[in-house]
Order: sequence, then C-alpha cells, then structure tokens
Amino acid sequence: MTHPFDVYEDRCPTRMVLDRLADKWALLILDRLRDGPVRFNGLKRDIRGISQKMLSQTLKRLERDGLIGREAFPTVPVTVEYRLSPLGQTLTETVATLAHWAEHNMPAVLAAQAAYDAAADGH
Amino acid sequence: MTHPFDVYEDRCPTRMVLDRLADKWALLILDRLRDGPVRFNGLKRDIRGISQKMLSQTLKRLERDGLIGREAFPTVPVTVEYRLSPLGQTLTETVATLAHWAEHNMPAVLAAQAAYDAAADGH
DNA sequence: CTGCATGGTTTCTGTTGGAAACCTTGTTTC
DNA sequence: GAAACAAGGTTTCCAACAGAAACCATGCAG
Repeated sequence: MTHPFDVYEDRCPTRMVLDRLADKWALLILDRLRDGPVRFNGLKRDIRGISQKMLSQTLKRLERDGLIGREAFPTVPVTVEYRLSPLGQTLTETVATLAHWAEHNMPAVLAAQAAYDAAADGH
Repeated sequence: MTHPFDVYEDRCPTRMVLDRLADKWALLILDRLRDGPVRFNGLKRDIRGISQKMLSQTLKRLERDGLIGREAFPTVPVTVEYRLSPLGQTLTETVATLAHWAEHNMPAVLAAQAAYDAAADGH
C-alpha cells in the first residue's frame, strides 16, 4: 500500500512540509511542547536565542499545518497557550530523537570537524 | 549519566549541529545515501530541485561534521562517491522517519491548512 | 498619567538560497 | 586540431529570508 507522495520530487507538496519540519526553531518548539502546553513567553524564555518574530512566525506556520493548537484566555494581560495537536504528537518521538542526537554526539562531531580542519591546513 | 550539552541553550555547540541537521537538503542527502554510496551527479539527479551549489556546499558541511565520507577515483572524468560514515549511519533511521513522515501525513497537513485558511477568510 | 506585563507586528539590515554561467581535465567527434 | 561533451565543482548576481531592535494594543496597579 503506497502513497502518491515522494519527498525526492520537486513540486511535491511533501517538500513544503519537509521544509517546515527541517527548521531549527520548529524542531525546538515541537520538542519543547512535548510535556504539555506552554505559553508564548515561556517558549521565548526556554528556547534561548529565538526572536519574537521567528517565534510567532514559526508558531503560526505550525498551527496552520495542524501540528500545534493555540488557545487564548481572556485574562489580563491575555494568556496564550500552545500545545501539540494529535497530529503533532505523532511526530514528537522522532523530533526528540533528532534534537537530542546532537547533544549525545557532539564530541564525535567536534572531533570530526577538528580533524577535517587540520587536514585542510596541511592542504 | 548526563552529557553537558543542551540544545535549548544558545551558544551551545549542539545548536550548530542541529542547524545542519535541520536542513531540507541535508536530510534528503542523508536519506538518499541510506542504501549505499552515490555519486555527485547521482544525488543531483535524484534530489529534484537541488542546485549544484547547494549540493556541493551541503556535502562539504556533512563531510566536515563527520556524517558522510567522500572518495574520489582517478578515472576520467573524475568520479566522486559519497557515502554515510559510521556516525552518519547512527542517524539514518531517525532521518528517514522524519523525511517520510511528510509523505505519509500529507493529507492531514493539507486538510489542516485548508481548514486554517477557510477560518481566516471568515475572519 | 506613568509604568509594567503579555503577546505580538514592523522596520531595517546582513546573511543566505537559488539560477545561471563559467571552469578544469581529458576524450571522442568532425 | 577545433569543437563538443562529461564529471564535479566554483563564481556571480539578485531576491528572499533571518535576526535585532523598536514599536504597539490592552488593561490594571501605583
């Protein structure tokens, strides 16, 4: 049972989706939402280095793609909560694996970079 | 046994690595190399829409990070083969899952987008 | 009426991505 | 022997995008 989509094809809509997924901020946001709803400024605080613009932009795209849900509470000041949608939850394990692979394999990557750069010096 | 790295921290080197991994072309290349070495023009042919510049640039970065290996054969014209390194192989399953999630979940994403846009029209 | 808090948007600028042209080495074609 | 081609790139140029910083709306507290 095959599906009609192919990421290797240009013009295939999956490319658009892969584009969204293959994004530093999107991955970090999805990973951060893994254990429950988080508010706008919570995400901004936890994900060091993200700008408000990129955060709101990325959240909007993730919401449009149906990966997260947004809920605003009429408190004052307004409170906005973001949470994974059921669809988004089907991604979390993979995203978490990818996000944390970097943490676990840093030493190997740093060593590879050092070796590569050293070899380049000796041209 | 914890590691000293944290993707949520700005300035943490894992961010650099996540940046590389969170890249459309890098993911497609890694996925394409899953079942054996492929040559430059082979990748260019299979991964529709990638430019030579982005292909060579991305390959260089992946090689520097130790995820892939490059081997040039003195044929004429020169033949260059790229293949996953052992480190790169530890990633393939995750990368493949992510790359193909898009294929499997396109209908849901498209439906979500349509619903979102329809709701936005009724403002 | 000044200040602060949340959750944004706008503006400006430097970096990046993509399209297309060019380069190098060596071989076959005319 | 000049032209064309093939692999694997690099360079150039322009449009799109990311990030920093400033701004904005609402509403309550002092």
